Amino acid sequence: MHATREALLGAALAVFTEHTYAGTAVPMVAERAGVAVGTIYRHFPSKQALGNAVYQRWKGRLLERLTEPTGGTERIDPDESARAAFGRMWSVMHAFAAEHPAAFAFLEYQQHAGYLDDQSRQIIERSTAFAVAVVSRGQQRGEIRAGDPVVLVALAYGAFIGLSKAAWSGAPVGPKDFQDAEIAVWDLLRR
Amino acid sequence: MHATREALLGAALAVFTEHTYAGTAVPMVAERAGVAVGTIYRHFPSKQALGNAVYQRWKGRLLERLTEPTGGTERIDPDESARAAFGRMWSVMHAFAAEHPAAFAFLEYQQHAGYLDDQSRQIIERSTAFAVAVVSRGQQRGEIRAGDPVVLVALAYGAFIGLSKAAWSGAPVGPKDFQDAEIAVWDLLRR
Amino acid sequence: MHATREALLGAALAVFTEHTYAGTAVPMVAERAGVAVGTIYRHFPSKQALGNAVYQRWKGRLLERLTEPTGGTERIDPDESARAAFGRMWSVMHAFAAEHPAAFAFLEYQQHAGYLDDQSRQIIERSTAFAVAVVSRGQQRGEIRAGDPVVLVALAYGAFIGLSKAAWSGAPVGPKDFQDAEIAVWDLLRR
Amino acid sequence: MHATREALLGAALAVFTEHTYAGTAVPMVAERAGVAVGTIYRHFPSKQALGNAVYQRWKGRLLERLTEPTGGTERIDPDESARAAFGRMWSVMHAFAAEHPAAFAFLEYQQHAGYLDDQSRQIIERSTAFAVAVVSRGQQRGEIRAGDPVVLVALAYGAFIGLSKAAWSGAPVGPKDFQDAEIAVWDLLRR
DNA sequence: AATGAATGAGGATTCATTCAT
DNA sequence: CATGAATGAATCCTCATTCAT
Repeated sequence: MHATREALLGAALAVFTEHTYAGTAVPMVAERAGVAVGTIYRHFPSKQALGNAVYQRWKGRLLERLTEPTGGTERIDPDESARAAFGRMWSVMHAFAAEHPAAFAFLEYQQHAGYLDDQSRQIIERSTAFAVAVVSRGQQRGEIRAGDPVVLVALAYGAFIGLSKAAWSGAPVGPKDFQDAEIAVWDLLRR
Repeated sequence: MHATREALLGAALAVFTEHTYAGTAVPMVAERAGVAVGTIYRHFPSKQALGNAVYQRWKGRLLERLTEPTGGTERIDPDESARAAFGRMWSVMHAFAAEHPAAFAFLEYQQHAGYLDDQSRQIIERSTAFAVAVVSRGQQRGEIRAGDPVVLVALAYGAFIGLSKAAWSGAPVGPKDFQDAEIAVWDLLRR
Repeated sequence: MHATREALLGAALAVFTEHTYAGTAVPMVAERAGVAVGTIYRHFPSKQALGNAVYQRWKGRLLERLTEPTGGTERIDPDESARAAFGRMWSVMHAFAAEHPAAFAFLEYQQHAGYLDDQSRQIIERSTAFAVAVVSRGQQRGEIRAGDPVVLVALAYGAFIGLSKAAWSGAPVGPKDFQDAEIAVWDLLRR
Repeated sequence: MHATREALLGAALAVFTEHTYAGTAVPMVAERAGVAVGTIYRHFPSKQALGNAVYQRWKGRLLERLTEPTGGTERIDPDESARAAFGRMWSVMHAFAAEHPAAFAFLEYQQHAGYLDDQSRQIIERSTAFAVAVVSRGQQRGEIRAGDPVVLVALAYGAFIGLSKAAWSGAPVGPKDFQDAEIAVWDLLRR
């Protein structure tokens, strides 16, 4: 239902990814979605709201998938080893980035500070918090090296973004490379 | 005057970093630089030219510093171990990001595809090529793990960006963290 | 709406006539038409396009009326005497200039070289070609004096413009004067 | 003397002729003259003043040459036949337009209403008045046809402008054509 | 006198948003 | 719900003019 809304969110993601939020004009979204400009404003009160809707949809989905196996409550499975947790998260990230490359590009290769609202920022915080919790737990288990978990998350997540961006930019990066990378990044994390 | 051009480049960096290239209006740059709008156009033919000037200045300086010890010819010292080369590059990156945080943020946390010209793109290519060459050589020396060097560079550079971005976003990341991170990232790279 | 387009073409003619194409700012047209500036750009892609639309509309209408009696195909009635053809054309010109003085002033008292497009130039060529053909035929019939028909057309059309311009400038020139002038200009043309 | 002033008047004529007064930017004049923009303002207080200086120079010179033989007082030689007077004026016009085609184009193919000052307008009036006086006298002598002399002047001067414009636009119009035209235009004027 | 950098109002054009249909 | 014409503020850029050198 709300096929128009869906079309709009899809079109917006596409043009935001290509031109940046600030760099896209509302008529560009309308044209891409095949609707009139005015129609956008029946579904979203403003360009900013549309931007946040797109951001929340995808950042939220990514978070969901990352936290899914533990029931979506964003709690960590206490029995899972850090190695397994990392492997699972890496797979989820890879699957997400492979299935929705534009969405991942939009989320992670751009700067959103200028227009995100509280709700969007909350999802970011929850995402970081989850990753930090996983790393902390891994440290408690003695599987992950010592140090500020925020730093380790930043490094590991940054490494994943770096690889995805290279793939997105046209570098010949295949699934095998992502597997190898997983091992390398685990070496970055592990004790 | 030359001083005006400097002031403009400085102001443009500040405003572009904060608001994105597409998100900054030319008058914002003028105001920040303390000059009239028209003055900008005596020094740069267009907003796009100004954007490229800023980009080239900083990406170029970073490249220079990365390649400096070998004489600025962007050639690799054949006697240097991969470990040492990596350590030196990490230090340069860290020093650069610490001395010019806004410049690094502008360069690496944003998407520039929409307005960069050939010259700017060339600097990007040379930067990547240099890093790839360093990694390749490390692999030949048996110091760095096997795999596509492009992938390893993407991971390692991505990790550095991730950490810097965390620091820039306000996370309490100190010099010690960068040192620890250097070791962790070397573990990502090393055989 | 279509009415807005008409209002714009009317306002543009008025302002262009008074201030010259280059001398009129787009907001002047908007104000004269009673619409917002942005509205102009929903109907014409640029000031230049608006200028050409105005030019083509009026130069085209004049050409139409000049060539009308022979069916709009811009062909010359082979049975009409040159004297009659000239008289008819003079009347048409006079009627046109009397009914649309601003349009004639815009068309003929100004220089348009800087902004006219191919289509506009084509109408000019067709107008000249038609007049030249009429004169040539008159020469073949032995009614019009020898000499380059282009020259004769330039002289006769120039004379008409001169008279109209005088009238437009406020000189007390009435219909009787145009009738007398017709006879005088025929004396310029006739054998 | 005042070589710069001369260069400026020459450059201004050239660009005004090509682009129209309203269509030329002051820097274009400076560049054409090979001086800095600021220099213009040491010689002319404003663009408008420059425009009027150019206009007055050339319209004034044309008037001078037209009235010259009678001593520059713009009085008519009472002994000269109208035919001779017309022939002389036609020659002067032709010589002027041939020697200074750009000047004639600037003066007569454009609309100047928007920026001319009183002094410029005065020269126009004197030019018209002189031509009207010549025609009036020709009518008194019974050499020129009856009718408002203003109308006859408008027709004859218009015819000359028409022919010059054709030549200026690239039509192959030679001195012979101007001679033939003189005869034709005299047929327009003569009783 | 000459320069040309600087100015900021004004020019053409685009944009986010509204609203009558 | 959808439309797309209309709006006018805001955008990028240019212009006539000034002034320190």
